Amino acid sequence: MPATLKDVARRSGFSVTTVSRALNGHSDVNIETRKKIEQAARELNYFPNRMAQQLVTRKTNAIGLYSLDRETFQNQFIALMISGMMDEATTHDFNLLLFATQRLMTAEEMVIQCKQRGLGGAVISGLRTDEAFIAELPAVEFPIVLVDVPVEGPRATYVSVNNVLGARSAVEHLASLGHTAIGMINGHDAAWVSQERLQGYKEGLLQHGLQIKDSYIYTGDFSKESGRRGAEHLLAANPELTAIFAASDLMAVGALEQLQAMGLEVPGHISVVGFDDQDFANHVSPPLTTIRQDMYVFGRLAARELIAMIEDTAYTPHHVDLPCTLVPRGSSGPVEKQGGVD
Amino acid sequence: MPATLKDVARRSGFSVTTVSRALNGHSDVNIETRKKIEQAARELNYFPNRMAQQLVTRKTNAIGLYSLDRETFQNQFIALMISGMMDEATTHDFNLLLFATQRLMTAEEMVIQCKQRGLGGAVISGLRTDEAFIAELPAVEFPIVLVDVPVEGPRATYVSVNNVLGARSAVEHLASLGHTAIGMINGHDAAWVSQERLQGYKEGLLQHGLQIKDSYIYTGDFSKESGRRGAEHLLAANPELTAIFAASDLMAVGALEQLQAMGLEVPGHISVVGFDDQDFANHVSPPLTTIRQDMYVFGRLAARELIAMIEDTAYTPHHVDLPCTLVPRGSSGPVEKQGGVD
DNA sequence: TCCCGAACCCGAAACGTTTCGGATTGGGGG
DNA sequence: CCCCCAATCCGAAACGTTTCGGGTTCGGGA
Repeated sequence: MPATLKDVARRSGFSVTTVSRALNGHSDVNIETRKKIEQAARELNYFPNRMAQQLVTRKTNAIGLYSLDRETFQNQFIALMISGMMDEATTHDFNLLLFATQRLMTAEEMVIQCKQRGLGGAVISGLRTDEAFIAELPAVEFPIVLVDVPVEGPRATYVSVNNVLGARSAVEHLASLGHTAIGMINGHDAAWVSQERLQGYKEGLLQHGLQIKDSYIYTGDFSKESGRRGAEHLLAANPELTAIFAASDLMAVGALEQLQAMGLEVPGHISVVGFDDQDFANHVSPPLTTIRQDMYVFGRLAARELIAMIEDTAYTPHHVDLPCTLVPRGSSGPVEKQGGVD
Repeated sequence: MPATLKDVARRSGFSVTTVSRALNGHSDVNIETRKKIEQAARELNYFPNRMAQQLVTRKTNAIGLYSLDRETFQNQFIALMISGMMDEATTHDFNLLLFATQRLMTAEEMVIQCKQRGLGGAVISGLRTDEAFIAELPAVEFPIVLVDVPVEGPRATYVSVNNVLGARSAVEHLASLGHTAIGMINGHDAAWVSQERLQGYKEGLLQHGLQIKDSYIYTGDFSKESGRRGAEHLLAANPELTAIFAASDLMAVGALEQLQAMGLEVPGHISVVGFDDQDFANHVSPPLTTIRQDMYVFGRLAARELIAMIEDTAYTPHHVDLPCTLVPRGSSGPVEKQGGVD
């Protein structure tokens, strides 16, 4: 139905070859000829057929996003990241395809599937650090960008915010408010970010001359419920705590609710800091002090690295630590003497 | 690099034609032959090249999602919808492409772009009812599904929840709790859902013999800030109000905050009901009573209709009203005598 | 013995591009 | 007048499939 090169050739009176060369801006075509051809193309509403193009030039102009974890897919997070990826893809005239898989098979199988679908590379999100799959990745000859999993190879890299720094600045924030007994509710171990945030927490404490106590650390699973349990547990074991840093906003909100249910005032009796800055962080009461990661630029960066690898086979991928910043809101405040709060 | 049909032919000793027919399950190939060919294909790790396939069979196996409004893209909403679309696409072996555009040009132009990219149809979200674009849509010969914009044609339909019913059940809920002075904070007029929800609100009132007062209706723009202003405005003009129905959770939360800032207790003095059931609805305090729309099945349905249109040229698209259900939570309660609340 | 159909297989064309390797002009220098 | 080069243009092959229109073989009925 749509017009083809042949149609344009017929209408303009030149050969298919010349039309192709004219429309692609090659030099060996007369300026007059080019104009006529462009005119004809416009009249016929001609657009090149991408399938045919890709078939002959073995270049692909599409990237894919594999989302393995449907839980995290449902938060606003991934939407922002997709948003960034879309914009970056658009500026490079790339398409963005989305895939949902529960598990990734072998790396080779995945690469074949990608190639078959015409992808030049893929971003993978939601991978757990305990997947065997990860080990195969660095060797793979197919451009891959991971989200929050540290893998690097000639055709593979990853994007992440600097979780260590982020967690550290959360602790610093609390310490600078006078807190000395700061607990942490962490995410599950299978997430790389958990390890990083824990490390940041520890570094923050050390930096302020505070001691690291195992009993101050509770391992949850990023869920609200685990945040609730974490707060309960931490306070039962350490009634002296005046601050809690949670490795996700969802856990922080769980903690918030639990603390308030226990009759504690936030931030009067105890301060809470989250991580992520999801939209609800600003809607809870008190609004959550948290570490903000900009998922939009995150997505843009992931797509940018991927496309660079695809377009330039010699490109050496590059890991960039995105900054994340503290957003002070109502849930954190200076230490006060017990009970003395309005 | 990947194996082609020719490779499989060479290895198995049959012709390209036979290999193709064998792999595609045609009947006129010997069972032994088929087995050998399948074996060879497996050994070579053969996967058909989608580009070539699509080039010759003019069938496409991809659908697209155009997102026009980046604001709404950023909520958890669209992520759930995409999630549903992905699953539906996957079960039909379709790809899902994402596009971001600020504005859609003419319908014809859009169709050409879609075809050029190999799409068989598109879902369009974030369209405003005042776009001229909409008028062209029913006539278009390309499968299209709209989100929350009522357009129907031989190759076009739309998905939506039953906003009238949803709004009505919100009002019924409040009325059954004894409320008789119920205000509404609506979204902006350019959204079709605003009109529908307003109508549902009115129907709900009438059904319970309550009067419709213009001063009880405030038109916002779906933002939290407009919810805040709406609450302030409504109560200033109508101090007798004991309940507010907001046409989005975000506005409901804005209203909630404003009411609390004004010293009113929710639900003690005044009840609030939202619409959407975004994730933060459950995290605010009190948790928001709201009308839940299941965006996952929403997405699935959109994709299902679209794919049906693509695969069966004779298929007459179908608009289905998805149900939406009231989720009673803490922000709504029975009317009480003024001031008598703990 | 001959013919016919079933079962199985294959060659070649087609889809819409890009690109390699020329072919055709016209003009200038020797 | 001949040669060569620059400027333009074009034919045909190739990319990896599917499918149309056959072709061959074999067995059985007439």
